[in-house]
Amino acid sequence: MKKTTMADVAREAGVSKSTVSQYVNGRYDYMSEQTKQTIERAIEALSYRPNTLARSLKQKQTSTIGVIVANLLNQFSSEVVRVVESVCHDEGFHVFVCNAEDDPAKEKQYIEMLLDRQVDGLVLFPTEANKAYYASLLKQGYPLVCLDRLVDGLDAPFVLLDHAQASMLAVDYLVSKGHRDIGFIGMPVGEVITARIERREAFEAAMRHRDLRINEHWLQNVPLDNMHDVLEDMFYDDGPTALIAANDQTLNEVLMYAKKKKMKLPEAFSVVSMDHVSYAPFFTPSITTIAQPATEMAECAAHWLLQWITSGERPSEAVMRRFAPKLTIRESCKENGELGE
Amino acid sequence: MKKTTMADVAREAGVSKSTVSQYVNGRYDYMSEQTKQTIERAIEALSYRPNTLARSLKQKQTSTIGVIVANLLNQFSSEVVRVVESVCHDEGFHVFVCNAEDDPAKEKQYIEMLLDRQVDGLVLFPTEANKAYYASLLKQGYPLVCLDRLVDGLDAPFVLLDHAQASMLAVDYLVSKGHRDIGFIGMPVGEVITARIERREAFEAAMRHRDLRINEHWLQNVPLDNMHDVLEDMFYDDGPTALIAANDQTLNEVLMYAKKKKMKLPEAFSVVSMDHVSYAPFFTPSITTIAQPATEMAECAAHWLLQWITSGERPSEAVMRRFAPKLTIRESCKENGELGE
DNA sequence: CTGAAAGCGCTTACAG
DNA sequence: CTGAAAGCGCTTACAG
Repeated sequence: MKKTTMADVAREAGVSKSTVSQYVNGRYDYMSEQTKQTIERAIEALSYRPNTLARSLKQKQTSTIGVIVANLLNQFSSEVVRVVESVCHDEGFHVFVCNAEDDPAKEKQYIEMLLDRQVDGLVLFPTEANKAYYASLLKQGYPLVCLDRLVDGLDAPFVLLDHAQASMLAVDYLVSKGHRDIGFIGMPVGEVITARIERREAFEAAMRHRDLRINEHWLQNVPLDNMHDVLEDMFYDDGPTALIAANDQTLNEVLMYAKKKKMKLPEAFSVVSMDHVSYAPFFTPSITTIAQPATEMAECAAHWLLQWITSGERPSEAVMRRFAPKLTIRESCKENGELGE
Repeated sequence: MKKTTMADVAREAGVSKSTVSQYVNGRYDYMSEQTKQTIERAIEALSYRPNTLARSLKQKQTSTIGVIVANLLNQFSSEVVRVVESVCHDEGFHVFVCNAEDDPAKEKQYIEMLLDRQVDGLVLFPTEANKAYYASLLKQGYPLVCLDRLVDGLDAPFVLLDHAQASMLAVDYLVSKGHRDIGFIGMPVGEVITARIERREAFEAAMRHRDLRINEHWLQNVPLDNMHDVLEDMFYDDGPTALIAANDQTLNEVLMYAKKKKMKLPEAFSVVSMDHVSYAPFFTPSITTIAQPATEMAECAAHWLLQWITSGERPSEAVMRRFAPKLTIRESCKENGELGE
């Protein structure tokens, strides 16, 4: 069954393709009522729908963007996909999703494939390894916005959490509850995943600022699979009185560990999560979180990109924006009894 | 900065476009080593990349599919996106994600937009409202596979959970623990969301089969926002001794309710969840779940679709496949003391 | 072994 | 107010 094309409509209506095209694109200004109606009827009769591909080829724009996230198993990534898609849909754009799985090579491959498909722009979780590539795209004026991670020296728009402030908030809060022996656990920093590095380094800075000793043993960035063992070590004899979990997946591992070891929280140790998790409010104990405003961040990224695409130039505000983390105090941190005074 | 095109490469290499095209598409058979090399060099020099759009227009296939999920806030939907994308990527396909938000009108609009973009096929969570539309696509031989929900009388490939068995498993398990007063709570069945209907009806059937009384009060399909109130009613005076939560979002509401009311589980009531949730193993109590094999189901759907597209005909096995739910017993159901003998 | 030509389904100046 | 023509960047018989 051949698809009906604009030529078919033209024939049916007894006008030229040009005229049909005008009609379809709402360029009515100089069209007789008569012509409009015959075309309208022909379109109906043949249930014609324009081929977007052909139009895109001619117009050199596809109303399509790509979003390449770090890891769809992550809450944050999947929220980004949801929100970016939603914003795009409202503006008549479609989105290709790509899951780079924290692999720079895969990410680069995705970008190339997307460019081959002539996507109008990209939102991505940048990796240090592809810095030069991003730079070359940017230099050509290609619309591109980065999420979650800073790449040093890259002149791209960045939508970021204020990771430093997030760590600071966590440490300060724990200190205020009388903790001094504070641990930090997260996923590997890979080839410079700045979000993770920033959180870690800010943790160290915050500890130093408070004159607290950093126990290297309690400061770990390891793969999910190893977390159990690392925690086992950490709590072998004393262990920290409070632990900061650097993201949602890490938190899961920490809670799993505590459950297995029958360590009751927050008595055994206090926990702060650096991402929101759905169960935070109704877990026992409910989990104190430092959430990033994922929805707003994704909206910001999407809007910057779409504005850039439609206006043809990079929005002046699209440089770097740091979003404030939000501390929600719940039950997972107890007052530390050893608090001397 | 104009993009370099195949014509540019041809000029640079001093051959015709046809020859470049042959080269790019690996039709080397009759090409001199000499020619290959000049073309190779020209491509390098100009860093040429083929425009997929133009190719697609000519070839009438885009290596692109669309996936339209019910609701990206749902664990199952987001897993489907992840897995379908992954399978497609391995086969050189790209995927447009669309979030229908349980809205048939929005879903239909998405389908039309995707077809306008000439996607080669679709995987979707069908809705009764669009049955006729699906049927017309199918009649034209358009590749389409349905996930999660059955649409009665539609001759499409369906990848489904055995919802009936899932409810059965839940009831039987609870009965084996001595429960007789069993409640069931889920989200609205909307305009015939068969997954939800099947789960509900199978619950009723299982209860009847066991000669248990169904308390209408304890059998509820309501929006998330109303669940708190409904639970309040349900447990106002007696209430069921066990409750089945029909999906992950529902479970969250149930656990939230229990927490707010300081009802300790499973003493206050037992809970079975009809979806896996990340925190099931380490919640207190850990949650007994009846999980659907989301990953395998999504893989099945993706493979059926891709096979259909690439072979040009609907795979013979692509009719209906019911996946078995998996019961994982944890701590959230207690032995019911009132067990008479 | 390689090239000229037609065509995929549109859009867009430009005539008239 | 409407149409003929060229062109977007490819591919694909078909010649030679």
